[in-house]
Amino acid sequence: MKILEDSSRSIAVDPLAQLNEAQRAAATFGILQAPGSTGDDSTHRPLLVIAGAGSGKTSTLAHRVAQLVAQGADPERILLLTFSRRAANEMNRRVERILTRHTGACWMAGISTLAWSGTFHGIGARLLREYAGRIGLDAAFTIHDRQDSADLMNLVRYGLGFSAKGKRFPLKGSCLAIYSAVINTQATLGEVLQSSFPWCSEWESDLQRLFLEYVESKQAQQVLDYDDLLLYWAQMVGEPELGREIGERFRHVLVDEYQDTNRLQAAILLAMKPDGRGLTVVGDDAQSIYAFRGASVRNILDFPGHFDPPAELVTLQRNYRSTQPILTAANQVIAAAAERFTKDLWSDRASSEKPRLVTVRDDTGQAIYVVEQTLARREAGIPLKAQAVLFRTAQHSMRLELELTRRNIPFVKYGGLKFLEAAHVKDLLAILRWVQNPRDRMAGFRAMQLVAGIGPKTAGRVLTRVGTAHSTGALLGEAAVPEAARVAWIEFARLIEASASTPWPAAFDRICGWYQAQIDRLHADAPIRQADIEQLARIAVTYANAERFLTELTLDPPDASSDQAGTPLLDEDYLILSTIHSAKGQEWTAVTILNAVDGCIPSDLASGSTGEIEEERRLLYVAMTRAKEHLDLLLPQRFYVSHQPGFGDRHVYANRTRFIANALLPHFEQISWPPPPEAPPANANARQQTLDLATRMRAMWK
DNA sequence: GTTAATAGAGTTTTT
DNA sequence: CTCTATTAAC
Repeated sequence: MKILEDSSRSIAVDPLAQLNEAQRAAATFGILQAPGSTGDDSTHRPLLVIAGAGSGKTSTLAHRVAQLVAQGADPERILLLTFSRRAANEMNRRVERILTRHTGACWMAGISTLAWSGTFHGIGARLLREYAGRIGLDAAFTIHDRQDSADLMNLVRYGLGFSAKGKRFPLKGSCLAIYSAVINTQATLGEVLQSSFPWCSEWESDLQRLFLEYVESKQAQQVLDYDDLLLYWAQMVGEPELGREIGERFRHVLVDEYQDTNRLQAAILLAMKPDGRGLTVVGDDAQSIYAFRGASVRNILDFPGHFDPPAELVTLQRNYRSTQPILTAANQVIAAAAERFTKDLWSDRASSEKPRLVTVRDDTGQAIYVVEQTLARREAGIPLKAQAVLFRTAQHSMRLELELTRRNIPFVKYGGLKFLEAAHVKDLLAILRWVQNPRDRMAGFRAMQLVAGIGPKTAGRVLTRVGTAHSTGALLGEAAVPEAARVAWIEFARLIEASASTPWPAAFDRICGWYQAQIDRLHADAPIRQADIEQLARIAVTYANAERFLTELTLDPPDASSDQAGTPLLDEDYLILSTIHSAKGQEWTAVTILNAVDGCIPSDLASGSTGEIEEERRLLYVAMTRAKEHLDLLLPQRFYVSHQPGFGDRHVYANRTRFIANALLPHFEQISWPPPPEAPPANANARQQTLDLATRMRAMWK
C-alpha cells in the first residue's frame, strides 16, 4: 500500500474544503505539519470530539484517518475501534475514497487500507491470538457467545447444586448478566448486586463461588467469553512491558462511539496510551444507550480531565441530516436530560413539515398505517430502502411483519433473534467447534446429544474421558454408550475423527452431510432449517479456515434475520425494520417509530431507576434523530393483553411517552388514523340526504 | 439412562 | 408464548 509520492501536498487543501470549520479542526488537530516537516512526529495531544447526531461524524473521522495517512502515518500502525463491523467497513471505504479521489493514488484493490479496524472485541481477539504465547494462552482458544456462556454457567451452577436450593437461585441468564456487569464496570460483586440486581443480593457468597468455578471451567477448556476478550486484553496491556510494546505499536488510536464504551474499555485505552498522545475519541453523550451492557457516560464526560494537559475538545453541532422541525423536536426531548455536554444541534434545512404524532387504534391499526404510509411514500419517490421503521424491542414489529408479508412488501429486520441463535445452526457450529477445540466441553456436550440415544448422562461421561486425552476420534470409538446407540455412535466418532484431518470447506460439507441425516429426527420443521444450513454453508466457504469462520461468526454475526449474507437482495428495494439500538449511526429519509407510548418507550422493564429512564430518553432521541425529512411517532391507544385464548379483547390503554410532555406538543403535528369521519356542516347534511335507507331496508324483505 | 409430557415461571436492548 | 425444570413412562 504505497501512495504516490508527489501527491501528498494537494491533499492538504482539497478534501478538507468539504468540511465545515469545526469538522476541519477535528480532522486536522495535531496533524497539519509545518512545510518541510516529515510528519513523522505526529502523535498529538488527546482529542475528544463531541459529535451531535448527524453532524458528519463518520465523515470527519474518515477525513482524519485519511489526513494521518496522507501525512505519512503508517496505516499498519493506526488502530480504529468502532462499534460494529459494519461501521468499520464503512470507515475503510470512506478513507479509501478520500485518498483515492484526492491523490489519484491507486490503492491496492481488495486489501483494506486499515489493517487494524474493528470492534473492541474483534481487535481483542486478534491481539490475544497474536500474543497468546506470551500470556500463557493457547492461540487456538474458542470464543463463546452469550448463549454458550450461559449454558456453561448453567452447567457449573448445576454442578454446585445451586439449582436445587430451597429458595430459587438466579437463573443462568441472570448469573451471567451479573458476572458480566462485574467485569465490564470493574466494580465489586457487592456493588453490582446492590445497584443493579438487588433481588439477588442474598446469594452473594454463592455467586462468588459460582463465578470462580465458571472461570476455572473456561480456563480448563481454553475458552474465552465476550468479556474475556476485553479483560485479557486489559490485563495484558496492564503489564508495563507488554503495555508499552502494544501501545507503541499503534501510533494512532481512534475510537468511535465512545459514549458506549465501558470502564474496562477505557482502562485498555489508558493502559495503551497513558499520556493520551495519539488518542482520538469521538462520541455523543446524548446518544449513550448501552448502559445495560456496562457502558458509562462518565467515560466521555470525564475524558478530558484524564490527561495533563487535558484533552482538546471539539464540538460538532451543525446537523446535516435532519430538517429543522425534526431537530427542534429532538432537541426538546433531550433538553430535559440531567447531565451532558451542552450542545444544541442546528440545521439549515428548513421545512414546514413537523414530526407527526399519529394516534392509531391498536397494534393492527399501527401495522396498517405503516404499510399504507410506506407505500404512499414510495409512490412519492422515496424508495423503501430510504424508509425505516424503528422500535424498542424486536417483538414490537411482529404484527407489522405479518402485514408486510401478507402484502408482499420486502423487508429486512435488524436486531432481535439472529439466525445464529437458532438451534440447528448452533448444533452445527457445536460440532465444528468441538473438532477445532476438543477441550471445549460445551461444544462436545451439545454435539454428542445430537446422536440418537445419547443424552446428557452419556455425553457427560464421555466428556470426562475425552478431557484427558488428545486424540478425540479414536477415543470416542471406544467410549461406552448404550447398546441402542452403538451404530449411530460409531458413525459419529468417525465423523469427528475425519473432520479434524479434512481441509477446510470440505470438512464443513462433511459435517453438514451428517447433520442433515439427523435433522428430520431432531426438528419438526426440517425444510426451513435445511435452508438455513445451506445459507451457513455459503458463508462458510468465504472464510480461509475453521478458526476464522468461527471467530468472525461469533463476534460479528450476520445481523439481519433475512440477511442473505451477500446473496441477491442487494439490488432489490426493501423496507428497513430495526430495533433502535441497531439503528445507531444510520439515517433514512423517512422514519417511523412504533409504540411511542409509556411501557414501550420507556420500556416498563427499564423504568426502575432514574438512570434507566434517562437512557430510555436518549433512546427516543437517537430514534428521532435518524430521520432526514419525515418522522412519524405512532401511538397505539390500546394494547391487547397477551395470554388470552383466541382473539379476546381484553386490553389496556396506553399513554403517550412521558418524554413528550404537553409542553412539547407545539413541536409536533397531531393526527389520528384512520381520520375521524368528518362531521359535515349542518346544512349540507340536509341537502345530502338523497338516500332513503329506510325504504331499502324494507325492500329487502318484500 | 433416555425421552416424552407436563407444569410453571419469565419476558429488552448487544459485542 | 417460550424456555426450563420436574416428573412419568419407555
